[in-house]
Amino acid sequence: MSVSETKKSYHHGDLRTSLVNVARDLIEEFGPNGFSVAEAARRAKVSSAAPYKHFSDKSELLNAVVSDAMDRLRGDMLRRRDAHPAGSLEAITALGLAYVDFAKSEPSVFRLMFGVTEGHEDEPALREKGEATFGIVIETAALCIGAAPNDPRAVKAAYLLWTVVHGHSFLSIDDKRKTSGDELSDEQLLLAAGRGLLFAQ
Amino acid sequence: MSVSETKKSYHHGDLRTSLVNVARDLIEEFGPNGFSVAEAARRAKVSSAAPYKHFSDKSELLNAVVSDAMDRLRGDMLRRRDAHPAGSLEAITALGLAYVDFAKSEPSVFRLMFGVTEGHEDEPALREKGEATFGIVIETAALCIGAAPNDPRAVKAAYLLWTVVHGHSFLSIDDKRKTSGDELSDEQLLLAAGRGLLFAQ
DNA sequence: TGTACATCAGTGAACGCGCGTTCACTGATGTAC
DNA sequence: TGTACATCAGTGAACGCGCGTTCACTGATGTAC
Repeated sequence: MSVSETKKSYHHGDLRTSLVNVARDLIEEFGPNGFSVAEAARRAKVSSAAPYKHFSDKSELLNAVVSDAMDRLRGDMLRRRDAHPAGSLEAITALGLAYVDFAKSEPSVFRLMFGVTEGHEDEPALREKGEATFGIVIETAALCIGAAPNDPRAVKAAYLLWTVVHGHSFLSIDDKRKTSGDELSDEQLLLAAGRGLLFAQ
Repeated sequence: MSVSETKKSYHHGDLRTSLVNVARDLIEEFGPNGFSVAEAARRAKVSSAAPYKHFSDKSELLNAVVSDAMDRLRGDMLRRRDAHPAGSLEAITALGLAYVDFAKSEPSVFRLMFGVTEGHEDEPALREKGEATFGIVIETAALCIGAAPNDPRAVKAAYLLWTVVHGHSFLSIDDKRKTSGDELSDEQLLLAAGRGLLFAQ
């Protein structure tokens, strides 16, 4: 009998995955700080001690949520980039749009991914995932300006583009964007940034 | 006898100000979430009920910390901008450098200013302060490209610059910056961004 | 195929903790006469 | 200047709460023979 069958004959099925999903929902519902192990257990319909069979403590559960989110973000970015010609401005813009869309669709998880809650950020595994994702940006930027991936100009351009995308993501989910007073789409903004920053000396 | 005299003959002197300062220290020490009214009262050497004579609840105290921080940030920005010729690239870069320096010197307060803790962000007074600060950026960008302050090109350029500065601030305090692999100074980065974004079409 | 056993995911009760907030109070200060 | 009084910033004790985590346990499952 497969694990994902209707019958709950087994203990739970897959509590670990279930907890990660429920935790993500809670974080989106009540903010990065409105999350508790107790409430997650309640939603997963297990006792408050059950999560500790899968995670050594609260921060390990949160790390699992973040790790999963990073995987999905990286996947989205690659998928959307690859719908455009390699080396095109549209390709690198697609990376940024995936990033911004992710932030908008899971704002609290997005915050959690960036040091909002202290003490979960020094996980080497998470750091590596972040660096891998930035590597994609560098590589794509390099293709775009016809440089080698280790060319300092590519790294600089990629970093500046990342600041635009990251900053725009935060300002959007913080609802600070209306401050700008106008109605430019994300795409228009990122295309303008790409044009301005990729070919700056 | 002046209030700020050595003798503690008066009840406390200025508990309100004292609490705001102590709260800021706590936030920097333990992160935006490591803050409690009880600990603030302890540090200010008053009972745990005393803060409620000055703030109706915890979030009002936090708002006071954020409000004070916004005032200081805006002050820093104006002071440093005005050390450069009006309309120069250096002038608008100085705004960004003040912003980044603020984030680096008070990272947790900076986080608190941007929606980290839910439910304190809809204060109209805080929103107005934020908008006033962004107004300075728009005005300075407009001068820089020789446009009127309500010119959409100025607004767009100002917003894009803000995303760079804001994103770079967060990535710096999140310690994600080393990812970029190189050793550009904040000033070099912001100058490059200014050159690329102010004159983009 | 049947049985004995080891494993281990889940239970449920309990713990100690620090927190936010309230309450009746006190005593120093400022002020009206 | 002296006195009576109103004000109000602070006290200290207490509250109820939900949390993170531990513990001894149980009972379903997988596996060796």
